[in-house]
Amino acid sequence: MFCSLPATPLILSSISPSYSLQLYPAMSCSHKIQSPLLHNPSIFTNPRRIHRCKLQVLAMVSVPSKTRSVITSSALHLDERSAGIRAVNFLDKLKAIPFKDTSEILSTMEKDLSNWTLSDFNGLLMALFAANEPELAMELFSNVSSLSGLDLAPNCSTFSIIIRCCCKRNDLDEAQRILHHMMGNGYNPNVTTFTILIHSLCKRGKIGNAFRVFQVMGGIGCKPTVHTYNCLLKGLCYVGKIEQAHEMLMNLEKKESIRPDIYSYTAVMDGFCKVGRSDEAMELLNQALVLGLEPNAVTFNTLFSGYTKEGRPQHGFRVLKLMKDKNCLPDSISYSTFLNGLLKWGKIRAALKVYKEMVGIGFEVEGKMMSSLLRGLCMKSWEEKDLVQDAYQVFEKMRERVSVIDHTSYSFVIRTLCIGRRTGEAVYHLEQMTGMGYVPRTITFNNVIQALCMEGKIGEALVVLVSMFENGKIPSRTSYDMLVKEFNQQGLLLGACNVYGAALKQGVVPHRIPTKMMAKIVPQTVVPV
DNA sequence: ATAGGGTTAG
Repeated sequence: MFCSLPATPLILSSISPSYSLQLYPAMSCSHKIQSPLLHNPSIFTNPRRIHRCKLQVLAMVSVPSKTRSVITSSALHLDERSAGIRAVNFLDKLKAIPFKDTSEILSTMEKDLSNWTLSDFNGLLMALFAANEPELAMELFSNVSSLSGLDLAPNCSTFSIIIRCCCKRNDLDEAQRILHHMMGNGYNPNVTTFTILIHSLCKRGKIGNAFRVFQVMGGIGCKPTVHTYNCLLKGLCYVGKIEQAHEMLMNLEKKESIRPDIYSYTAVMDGFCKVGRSDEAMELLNQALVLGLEPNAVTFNTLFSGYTKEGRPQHGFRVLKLMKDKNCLPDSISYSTFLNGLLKWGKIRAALKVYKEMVGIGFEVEGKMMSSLLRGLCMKSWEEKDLVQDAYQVFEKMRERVSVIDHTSYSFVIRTLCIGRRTGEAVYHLEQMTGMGYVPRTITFNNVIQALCMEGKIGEALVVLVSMFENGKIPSRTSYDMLVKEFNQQGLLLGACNVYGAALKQGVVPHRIPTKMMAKIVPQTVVPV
């Protein structure tokens, strides 16, 4: 296969004709893949040959069913083009034959492939590429001529697909070699072919190489399209050459032949955003708008993430408004990027606002963000009581969504419920927690005991204390203190003594001592926990 | 109409 070629620099003349002879023996006479069968029918009697074919068939047949379903779906996706479906049928047919039956396999392949058009063949290659099987595609490409009576000349598309396969395998040198092979053998590569290669080079940060290919392209009079430039713009941004990218974009604006599109602008905007220059990105967006380009969700999403990176996620509200003004519907990425940014920087109230909007529209909020929002709301609710209700609603939403709530979320919401004096719900969720096999931390039990005591519900508080034992937790000094204090305040000296005694039995000496005092109706002091 | 370009979180 191709791997037999030595690495060659990017110079056209370095490809000698002898290389191509070795590389594509079937194509060396004419530019066609010709079947050796036509000249030498006896080839299938050669055991080594048969073995090789068999291996290849095995490789093809062993395409896992998952991959094959990808082939099917990508085939269906391509407007139900017959080529992809044919490819799948072909693979299915091969799979139905027992491996031992070599001649049957070979004749099936031959029969089936013999009436394939080049379009079918390219479709199969493309399907294999889409199914993440670049090796298989390349194997098929280099061997199909010897397996069947095919008489198909590969064309520019065929080679383009093969180049993409090389790129997918991370073998860019090979991809460049194939490009040179094309140029040296009359398969004129076109813009698409070049763009594929330039794209792959840029994506890997090989910007210098990309520009060299770009020059080769110009050298043979092949005019770049906006696609080509967009790849280069992305590549420049990727390696941090934002100024150069910006300059290139501005120069494109002056060109007659090329109209930069919204992708061009998005690419450079993203470049600015990635290095903390979101305002300049915003400026570019305005420029694009003036030019009459229609920004899409991706264009705006890059700004959401840019402002997040810079630590000013609230600017997202402007972006969101602009989006709506320009009739661009925010997608789930817009919202989750924005929400994520606000949460990351602790802008809880803003996050709540965005969360509510998302829920209102019907967007799913990811579990991680729900927990993060809940946590933020709970912590803030300890100072700003109006958030208790919101925190609890988020929690309820989480319970609707997933069956298993994490330990931390329970702890946070229980504390918040205690602070909001919703002791009934606090006790309920504490029970839920233990029922699920979680062991709440001592502080969580104490939160509930304290809240119950504050409401004078001494009996229930005692039940919680007992449940600590049931869950294998040793109550802390604070746990006992709160109860002794409340018994004292309610004038229940006996109860106070009982708790005190129980504490001593556990080896804990409470600060509070059972004291005879006047019963108090409304408790006013709070024991810090 | 066989082949080519874009975004996010941990």
